[in-house]
Amino acid sequence: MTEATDQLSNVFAALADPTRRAILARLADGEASVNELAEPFPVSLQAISKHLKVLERAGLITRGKEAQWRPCRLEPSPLREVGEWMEQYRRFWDERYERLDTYLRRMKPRETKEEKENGHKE
Amino acid sequence: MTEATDQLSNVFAALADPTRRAILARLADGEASVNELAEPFPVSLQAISKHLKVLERAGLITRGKEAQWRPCRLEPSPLREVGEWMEQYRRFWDERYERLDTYLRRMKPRETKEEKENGHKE
DNA sequence: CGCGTTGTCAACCCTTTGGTTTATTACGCA
DNA sequence: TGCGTAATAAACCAAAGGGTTGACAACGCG
Repeated sequence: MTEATDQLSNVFAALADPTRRAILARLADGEASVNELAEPFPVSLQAISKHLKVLERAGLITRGKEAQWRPCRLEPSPLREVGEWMEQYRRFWDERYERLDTYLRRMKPRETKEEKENGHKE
Repeated sequence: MTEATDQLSNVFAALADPTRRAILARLADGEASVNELAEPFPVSLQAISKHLKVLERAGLITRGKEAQWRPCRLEPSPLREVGEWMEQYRRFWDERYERLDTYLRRMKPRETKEEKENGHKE
């Protein structure tokens, strides 16, 4: 990752760590404090704090303020972005969509490699 | 990423780069050689070769041998794994799923945690 | 006030990553 | 055979990642 300008890259990078994914799984059950989140892991609290910063920068969580606690909350919108990105490949991996895709190909054939050959779309 | 034992982490890490995602998008249109894949990007061929190695290690592509060409092909299964991981959060971001979920729960209710604990059986 | 709790900041370490340049392998073809 | 093309390998570099320890800020409570 060269720079932080690309939000989707930040989200994927944040998800590329089992500890952070476990934190998200915990937050799917509801808000939690940093200590609560850190409890299951064999690393320091500071390490978890860093993980939370990564998740926050990716927009996957937000943190509130309640006395000395910083309750963390799951934020859905980056996951929605990932889901939308995935849609573009759904025909490759979702069998239910494969049949639909075959049907669509027959009705409206796609451009061939030669016809396209420019403008890569992410 | 401390180690490579976690395949899902490898996949997310591989997706956390716009160049690699663009390569996948290109491969969604069909096989391509390394030079074809490298053409749109302002980096060296060697850099692209490294990106391809990352994608291959994540299982997102496979490479064949045809004379001196190494045609790359998109592989769907890691995307399926990502899709399955996403499912667990779908209720947070997919509005359509929320309605469907409500519907399915009503038609064919799943056992709740309490019902299991109470040994409730139909 | 002083103390324990919650959490972040800062400095440091080592590994990984993404890029470069140079060199090398493997193949088709004249 | 030798040349040009396709692609990888190797060595190197700067920056980012994930971890640690130690210090410090903010708050509730006795």
